Amino acid sequence: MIMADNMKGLKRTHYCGDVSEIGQEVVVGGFVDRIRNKGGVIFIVLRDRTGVVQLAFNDNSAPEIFEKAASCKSEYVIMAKGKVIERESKNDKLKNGHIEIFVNDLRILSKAQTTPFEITNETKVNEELRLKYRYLDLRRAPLQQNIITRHKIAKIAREYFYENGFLEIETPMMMKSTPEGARDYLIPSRVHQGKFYALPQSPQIYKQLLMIAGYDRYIQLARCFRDEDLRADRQPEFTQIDLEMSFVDAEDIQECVEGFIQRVFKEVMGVDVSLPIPRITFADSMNRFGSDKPDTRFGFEIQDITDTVRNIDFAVFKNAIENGGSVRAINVKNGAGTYTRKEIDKLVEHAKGIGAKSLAYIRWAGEPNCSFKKFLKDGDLEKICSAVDAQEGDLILICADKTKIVLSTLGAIRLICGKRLDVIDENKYNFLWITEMPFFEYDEENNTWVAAHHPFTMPMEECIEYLDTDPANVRAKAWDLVLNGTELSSGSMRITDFELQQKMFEALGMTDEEIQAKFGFLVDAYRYAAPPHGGMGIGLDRLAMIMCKADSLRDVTAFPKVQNASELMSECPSTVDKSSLDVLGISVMEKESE
RNA sequence: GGCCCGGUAGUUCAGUUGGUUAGAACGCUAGCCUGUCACGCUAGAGGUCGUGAGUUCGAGCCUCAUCCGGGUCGCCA
Repeated sequence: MIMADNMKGLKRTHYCGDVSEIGQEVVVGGFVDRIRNKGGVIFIVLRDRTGVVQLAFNDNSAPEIFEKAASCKSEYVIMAKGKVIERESKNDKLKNGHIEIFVNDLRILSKAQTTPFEITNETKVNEELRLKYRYLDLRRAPLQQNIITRHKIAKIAREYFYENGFLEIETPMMMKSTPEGARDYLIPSRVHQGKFYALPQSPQIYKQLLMIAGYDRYIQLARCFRDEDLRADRQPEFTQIDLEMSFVDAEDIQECVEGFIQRVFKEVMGVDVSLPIPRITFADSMNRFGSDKPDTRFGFEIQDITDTVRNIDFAVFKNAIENGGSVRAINVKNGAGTYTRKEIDKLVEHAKGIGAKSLAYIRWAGEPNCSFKKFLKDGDLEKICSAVDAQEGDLILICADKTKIVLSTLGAIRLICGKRLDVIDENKYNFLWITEMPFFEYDEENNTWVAAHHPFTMPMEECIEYLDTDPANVRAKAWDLVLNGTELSSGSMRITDFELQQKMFEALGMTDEEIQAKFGFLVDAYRYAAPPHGGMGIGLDRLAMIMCKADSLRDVTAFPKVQNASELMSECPSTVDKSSLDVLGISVMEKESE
């Protein structure tokens, strides 16, 4: 076994991607990306995070250097010193394809086993394997570019908010558990057996306390933790660009965040975002798109045809209307009218999965073909078609049910059709503010109204009178920022009035004891006066995902978790020694078998 | 917890109606090659067909269970 070389006497002068000047003496270091050994001449492609550069060896090389070059294998870490020369034959596909380094000193610093998969830009390798060897996957240039882009976003966020008077303040990672909302990750402790800290779902409470404390403008790139099931756009730990501002109203905060959005898109992607970002109310968003995070890059908006079909003797429509529901439709254009029966059945199946009983449809290819034709009288079909502005080639999908179900169904179907018909322009960045979010949500399981946001969210002034009488109609000074169908950011104004806060807690059915136990310190804090304040949390991971055109947060997170919230590389979470549990006073129940 | 998709050399995949020795490409190993650039040529090694049961004379293929991964619904104040 021959010991590896050391780098004594060599000091790196250039990153691979930065080598350009012919005649220069340079020292580079990196990973062996590829070797092309022609027998009498050897080329090694060396890679670092900036790119690649070609090293050349031939019969002018010292024999021991040539030998060493011949012994290099993929992914070895090497350093090379040499002179930048012009290539005999150029490669126009590469940025520095016209030059190479003729090496006069070569060090093999670290040898690599054969990797379980090839480190290439394009990869079809199973993600499970890549995640197990995440440190190898992270060597791939596309992933490195994503991580670098994420860094740029974070850097610009800090610069922008610092320039606008924000102070970066760290809030605790160990905090009081707040059982509302998402499930907490709990932290036991040796000195407090039977008691638990929680990891923050967000620094919400602390940032409000910072406003009470007079810090006026706060920002933090805050790690947040939620013990909920994962999705492509949901990780159990994630990062928010978390901010809070004093002496502002909703529009001031939105304007401030718009400035950041415009800057980050310009500087990272060269994309111009025109301001102000359009605003629509939550109610409008639901009615038009069946979603609180609509993708507005394409049409197919939902249209209410309840009045048009009111007199049609079709039980499905009639029942829905009589039960206080509605009949709504989307007109899927771009040739969807030629969908086969099978394709439509698939959509119907999907609709059923969402909760709708079925979908009615009019497929207009040649003659309009209507799934409920036998219930129609002369002129009915024309009326419906004209109500949704249908033409030949269109597919009209109709849902009749409780309005909530109708909207969510058509919203989901609209998205599927948009994707399937390929009508979404991938280079469009459609931002949208969703305003006037509902204050309460009805909990069907427990038959109670619960806070849709945290209970410190300010209701809209004109809605305060309905707090007790008509919870469904109370709207909040809360808003979301949506980009291309992804919720990027969420914000609200906070209640600073002690009396109003009490009223809110009452409306949520909380007793004084509960309030005191859960939020006593925060409620008390507001007794000592607070400037009007509000803030937002911008999902850094999701922003990075969209800006990298990635399909999953895993592609913009260095060490992500998989669907069951475990990490395949380190295999965490893991069991711990009994002694570690004993010191915490914890015993683990045997998993019940059924 | 529900539904859908996937698991065959190191990797990506193929594998006919259930039938002889499970194939290809890339990678890997060895050899050759003085201008390659996805280098080329020759030879070679490499398989618990995710795991376990079952059906069968015979299972990569059929059945059941189970594990792992992905998507999604529920959930995510």
